Amino acid sequence: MKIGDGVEWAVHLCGVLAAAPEGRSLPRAKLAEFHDLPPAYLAKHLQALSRAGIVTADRGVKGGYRLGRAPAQISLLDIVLAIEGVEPAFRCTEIRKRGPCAAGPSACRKRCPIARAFLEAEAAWRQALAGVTVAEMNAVAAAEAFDDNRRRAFRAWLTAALQ
Amino acid sequence: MKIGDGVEWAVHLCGVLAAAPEGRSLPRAKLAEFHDLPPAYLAKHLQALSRAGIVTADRGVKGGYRLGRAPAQISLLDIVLAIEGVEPAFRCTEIRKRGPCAAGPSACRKRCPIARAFLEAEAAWRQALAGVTVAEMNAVAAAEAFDDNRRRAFRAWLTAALQ
DNA sequence: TCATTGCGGACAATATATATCCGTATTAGA
DNA sequence: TCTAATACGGATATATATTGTCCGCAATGA
Ligand code: FES
Ligand code: FES
Repeated sequence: MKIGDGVEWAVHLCGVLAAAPEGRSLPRAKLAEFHDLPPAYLAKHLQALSRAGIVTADRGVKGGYRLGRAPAQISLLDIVLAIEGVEPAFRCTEIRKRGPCAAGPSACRKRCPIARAFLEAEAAWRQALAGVTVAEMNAVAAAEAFDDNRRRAFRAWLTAALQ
Repeated sequence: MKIGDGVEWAVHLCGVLAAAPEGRSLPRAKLAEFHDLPPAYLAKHLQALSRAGIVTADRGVKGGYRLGRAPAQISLLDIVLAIEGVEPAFRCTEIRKRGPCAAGPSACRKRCPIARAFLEAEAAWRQALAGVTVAEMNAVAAAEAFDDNRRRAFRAWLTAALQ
């Protein structure tokens, strides 16, 4: 049970995009450079975010990516579902219906209690992630991990990346 | 982000073992037969349960597997951690430390807030699974999915499987 | 002594994740 | 109108993880 690296990439990059001026977009190459990521593969994840409406992609010269809505309206769950897909991690294969003591149709009128328990646990996981936004992550990071020097460095990079 | 089939297998089979008389063990072949699972591969998962102390393995003639402790003392979380491993699903690769605006040591004194949020969500997931036991699953299944016929069929199979 | 069973390592097959490349469409600006 | 920059989507390649089998060994009861 593992979560792909793309999720970590996407959340961090949404934080970067949230710091860009309203309406301005950052090209894929700049986003990849910021965290030293493979540009070609990053493109796949950005496309997934784009399909989910989390980012908006602008094509052509001066194109790139910008957030599709306010950072306070983008939760970590939104990003996870966009990158990893919406299917639950636990997949019931209905093994209760197989073997010498298989559950017949009448025994299967309700979903298997084991599957129910796992889906409930996953709902708790999703709820926790739904309660955290990109805006909050940026606020915490700004308070904990940015001194004046780093703040200056970041603004300089951002200005250059916007051309 | 997917959970392997072995978890579903293991939880269901712990339910079967919980129905066996105290101290009696069921061999791998019988357990595989019950849900029509590949015996050789199931053995791997049973070994993992054994290493975790969830089941006890008896070797030799009349050997097999039995629960290592009372069904009410075995949670779904115990089984998941035994089968899937104890590492969290979210793995932070510390990408904040890379690239042109990398976080230095002073900025990394606290764990990245994004990683914290994911680990907290995972803690909620684990807590939900820790609150459900094999005994409870069996009680619910007995009430919802076993009529007299199926109960009889199960006891017959169990008797035969115990030789 | 023998048949039965679990253990653990080696190995193979398959699926998924990671990564790259290229042709096409789109756009800003010269 | 032309050009360079950019995202898109499909095809492809590689790496890793999952799923699955097999076999020699140790343990056990009859
Ligand atoms: S049959 Fe799938 S979890 Fe019970
Ligand atoms: S650096 Fe890994 S989650 Fe932020």
